Amino acid sequence: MPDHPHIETARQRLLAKLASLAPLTDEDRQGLLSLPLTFDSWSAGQDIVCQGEAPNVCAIVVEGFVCRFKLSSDGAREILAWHLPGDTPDFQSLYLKRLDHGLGAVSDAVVAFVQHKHIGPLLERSSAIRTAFFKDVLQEAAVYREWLVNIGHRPALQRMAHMFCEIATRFDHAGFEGSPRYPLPLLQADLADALGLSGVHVNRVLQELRRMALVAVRGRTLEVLDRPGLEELGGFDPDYLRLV
Amino acid sequence: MPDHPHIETARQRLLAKLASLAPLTDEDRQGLLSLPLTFDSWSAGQDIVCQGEAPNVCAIVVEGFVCRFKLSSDGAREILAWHLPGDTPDFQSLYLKRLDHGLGAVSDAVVAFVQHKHIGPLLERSSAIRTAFFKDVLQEAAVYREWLVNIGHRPALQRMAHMFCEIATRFDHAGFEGSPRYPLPLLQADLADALGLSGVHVNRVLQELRRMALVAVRGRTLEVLDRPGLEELGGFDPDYLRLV
DNA sequence: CGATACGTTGACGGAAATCAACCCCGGTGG
DNA sequence: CCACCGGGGTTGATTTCCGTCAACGTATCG
Repeated sequence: MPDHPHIETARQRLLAKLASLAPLTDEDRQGLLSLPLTFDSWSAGQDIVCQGEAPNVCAIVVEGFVCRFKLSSDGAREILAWHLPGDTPDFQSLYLKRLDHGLGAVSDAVVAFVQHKHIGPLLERSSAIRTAFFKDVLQEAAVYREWLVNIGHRPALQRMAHMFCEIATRFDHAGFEGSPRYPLPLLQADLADALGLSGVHVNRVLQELRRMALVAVRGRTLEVLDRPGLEELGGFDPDYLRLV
Repeated sequence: MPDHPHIETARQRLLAKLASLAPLTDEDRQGLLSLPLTFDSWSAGQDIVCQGEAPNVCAIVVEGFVCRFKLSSDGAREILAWHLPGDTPDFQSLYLKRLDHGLGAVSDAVVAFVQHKHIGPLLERSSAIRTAFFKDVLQEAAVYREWLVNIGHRPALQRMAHMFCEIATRFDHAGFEGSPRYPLPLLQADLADALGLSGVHVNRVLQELRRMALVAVRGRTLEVLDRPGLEELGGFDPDYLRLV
């Protein structure tokens, strides 16, 4: 089979992610670059990995918006995290017997997979890669903590402001610096599931944020009109995104 | 200085926790048992570790109820997790530059500490201990995910039912099997901070649960009168507590 | 052109926050 | 011994936020 068009992107993204978490040796890089990858494309709304499965691969988001979600007993979907291109949402699956959550494509998305059996040896050999994996998982836990504060304590307007700040900041870190316009290829219903609000209320809060001249969400983009104002409103402190 | 009265308890708890996560060799056990521990006692309401600190120790809960919390910008306290005796809430601090959260004594508590510098060499030598640490962190992340569902999606009555189920189940796993009465040495205000509710509302919901003959919370104990009913109401599925 | 999916708007109701008393009980000190 | 105090729990009245329901608008697509 011919190489997937995204294969170079995927390798570079994996390398960049891990290198940002721990200093890699040349041998580490070599090992990572030679990992066999498979690819899949998903259209918006599809499940990439299902809740309850016994995982045997790790995912790397190459293109598009991916979410981690959990289905509650009454069938509702709670979105637990966003995963942007370059994220590796799945290192934890190495040690999970079965998944308590799923990964879903929020927009059309391209995802690469590495089999667990190829990662194990790498981890045994390299303490830097072990450290990077550990930190990646810790970083995600820090985001969960902040979301708990956000959903547990803040009213809808501030809650949404905070979420937009997080998305903007994460894109900034990923190289979108300078631009106040970010991709936001998701439905109001997705936002609702992530914020613990109803779809109708998301709509109204979105209008209020617009009326306050803080953001403009239209089409598939988020335009931040007043970043300081938005951060102030959301009580946003970006520290939790740069913890490790 | 003479040995602390709890030193044996603390060592055994640490060993038991790690052994439950990965098979330890004799050498692993030896190394863990010879870790230098220090101890501190805290009275209810005190902060054990403060948000913003650069950590250099890991904590082991020996006696009492400990919580992980985060202070939001408006000064409110969101409780993110409970830590019962035997929990090791702090392995993650090994890799965090600074803490995004604090640890607080909810009841009077005894906590043991291990210095990071003593843990590093152990981790380098033993892959089982590395695995156990990793799994401990993953397990905690799974609890965050469930709390996000709980706070994001469930109304107050079900939310509190779910939390009581979690506490009961975790005590069961820790050896309280058979007893429907569990220690619950916390204030209604603590419950409120953990559930994202007001103190007043916690009080009313507590009465409703009692009226429904599901639980009786009095003094410092939680008596579960109807465990199946409580789990049904809370939509509780204990899987997330036994994921690794 | 209708069908469908998504967004928008208004009316209404209910869950939970807030505010403010008040109670209960254990501790403390005169 | 009793008075006082303070922390925590309880209760009621009121308000606010947000969910639900239902209708309608609008864009895209086959």
